[in-house]
Amino acid sequence: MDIELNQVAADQQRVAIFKALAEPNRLRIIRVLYHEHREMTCSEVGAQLQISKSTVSYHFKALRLVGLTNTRQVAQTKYLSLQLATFDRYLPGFLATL
Amino acid sequence: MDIELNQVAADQQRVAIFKALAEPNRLRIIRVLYHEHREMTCSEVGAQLQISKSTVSYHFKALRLVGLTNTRQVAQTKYLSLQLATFDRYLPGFLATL
DNA sequence: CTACTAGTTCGATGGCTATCGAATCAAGAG
DNA sequence: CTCTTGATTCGATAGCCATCGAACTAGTAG
Repeated sequence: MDIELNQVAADQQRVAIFKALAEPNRLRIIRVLYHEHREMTCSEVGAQLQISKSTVSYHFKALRLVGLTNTRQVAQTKYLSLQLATFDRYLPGFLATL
Repeated sequence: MDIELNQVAADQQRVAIFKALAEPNRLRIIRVLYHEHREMTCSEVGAQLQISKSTVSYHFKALRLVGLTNTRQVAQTKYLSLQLATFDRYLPGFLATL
């Protein structure tokens, strides 16, 4: 197991996570999920942030791909929630600053 | 003092910080500054990361503008170091994960 | 079956940004 | 003064990305 290769891989993950959080709407989604600590659907987020549902779907995918959120599907509705393990690993203490 | 306006301002700062960190070369600069906990010059960084000095200067400026680093000038040489207060405020615990 | 609801995907577009070399500047060295 | 060194700025370029509407899928209600 090469330590330097792990370093590179971890860095790629860090960069991906920072990119995901470097967008106002995604950051607002994270805050709502954290503060109201509940799940949200695409429709709810779209209504609250005043952006189209296709854009919301795009942001949901971006957050999920880097492991910051996970999705629970009930019928045709998908509920988004925070993946706390990822925050603990890469950004410990960050959520509490929101 | 309007709480919501503070929220918006803090979010803009957060997004700016995440953008600054969402770039592989800048992240490497941060790690070197942290792990070897010393100051570095543009020339040193350019030699170590194999990028042109104009690009290094560009990254230094990006990091400084969002308050992640500060600069100490000695003659015509500028030394970069971490602004730990900013990390503590917006990303407590992050540096220790590097 | 039809209509509605929740999401995804696609194509296009406008804007941002990382990168470089060249030009410039300031400060010492000789 | 001239040359070198460390750094900034500028202009250009290429690539990425947030946004939207439209088209599509799938599940549910009437």
